[in-house]
Amino acid sequence: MSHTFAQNIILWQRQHGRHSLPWQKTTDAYHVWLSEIMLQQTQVITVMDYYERFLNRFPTVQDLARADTDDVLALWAGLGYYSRARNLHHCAKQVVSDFGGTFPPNPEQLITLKGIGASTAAAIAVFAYGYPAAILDGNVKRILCRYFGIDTPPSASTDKTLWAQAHEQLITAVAARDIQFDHATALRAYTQGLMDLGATLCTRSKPACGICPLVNDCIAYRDNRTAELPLRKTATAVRDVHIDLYIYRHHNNIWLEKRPKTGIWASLYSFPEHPLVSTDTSTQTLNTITHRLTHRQLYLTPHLTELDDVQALALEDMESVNGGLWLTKSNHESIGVPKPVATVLNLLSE
DNA sequence: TAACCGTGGAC
DNA sequence: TGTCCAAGGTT
Repeated sequence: MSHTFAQNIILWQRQHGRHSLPWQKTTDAYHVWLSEIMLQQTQVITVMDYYERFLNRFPTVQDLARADTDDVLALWAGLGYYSRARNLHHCAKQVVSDFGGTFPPNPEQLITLKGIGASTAAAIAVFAYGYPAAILDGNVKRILCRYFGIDTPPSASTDKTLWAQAHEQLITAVAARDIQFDHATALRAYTQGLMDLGATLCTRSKPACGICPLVNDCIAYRDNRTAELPLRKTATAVRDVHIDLYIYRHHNNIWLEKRPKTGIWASLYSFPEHPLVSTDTSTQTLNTITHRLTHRQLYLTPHLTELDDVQALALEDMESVNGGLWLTKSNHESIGVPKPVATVLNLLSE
C-alpha cells in the first residue's frame, strides 16, 4: 500500500533530511525561537555564525531582555531586516514579564509575541514543545503548489488555500506516527522534513524530482510544470536613491548618527547625510558605492573631511544631543552599522 | 491589500 | 548582468 504525503515526508526526512544544524541539537524554546527569527527570509549558511554569537553573548532570554537595544542591534548588524532585532528584544522582554521567562507552548499564545507570525509560531511549537501545528514558509508553499498543482498567483486567497492544505496534511502527519516513534518525534520529522525537502530537493530551479519521495503523486511533475510552479510574484519596482554621506574624522574617530526608528536601517548608526561642518577646504569626495535592497537601488557618495580639534569639539557640542557619537576603538561593539557603512569604515581604516 | 524592510547566493 | 528569492512579519 502506498504512503500518504506525510508518511513520505517523515520516512524521507529520517533517512535524507538534515539532522546536524546547530538549532536541532536542542528543544530549548529560547534557542529554537532565536533560530526561527534569524532564519526568516535568510538562508541557513548565513545564520550559523550569528546564531552562535548571539547565544554566546545572551545565553538566556533573561540576558537578552535586560540588554541594551543598541547592543542587540550591533550583534545583528549585517544580518538584515533589522526590525527583527528590535522585535526580538521586545519579545524577550514580553516573555520575561508576561510569561515568567518561559515561552508559551502553543501557537495561539506564541503569535501574540512581537515578531512571531503564524508560521514561526507553529515552528516553535513543534520543535520546542512537540505541539502539533502547521508551518507555511517558502519551502512548504513551493512543495504544496507543485504537489497539488496550485497555479493561482501569490495572493491572500492563494495563501488561504495553502494554509488549508498545510493544516490538512498535518492531520495525517499526526496520524502517521509509527510504532518506533512517539507522537512528537513524528511531528518534528514531518515539519523538519518539509523544510529539508524544499531546501534540498524541491528547489526553485532544477528540482531533483528523480529522487523525490513525492514524485509519484506530484501534479506539477505529472504535467511537466515544475519549472512553472509556483507562479512568480510580480516584481516590485526598484527605485534609485542617491545619498551623500558626510564622513567627519578626528584622530581616527568617525562621527556617526543614530538613524530614525522607522525606514531603512532603522535605529542603526550611519554617517550624516547632510553637511554638519562648514569646510571650504579639505573635503575629499570618494567613489560612489552601489547597494541593492529589496526595493531600492542605493547610490552612496561619501565625502571625507578631516577635522581639527576645534571643529571636532564644535561638532560634538552641536550634534551629540541628536544621538550622534564618535566611533572609537573601544565602543564599536555596541555600534551597529549597516553593511555598506561597514564597508566604508573598513575602507577608511586601510 | 500592498508596500516596506537587508543581504547574499544561485543561475 | 539582472533577476529571483530565502525557515516572513508588520503596518
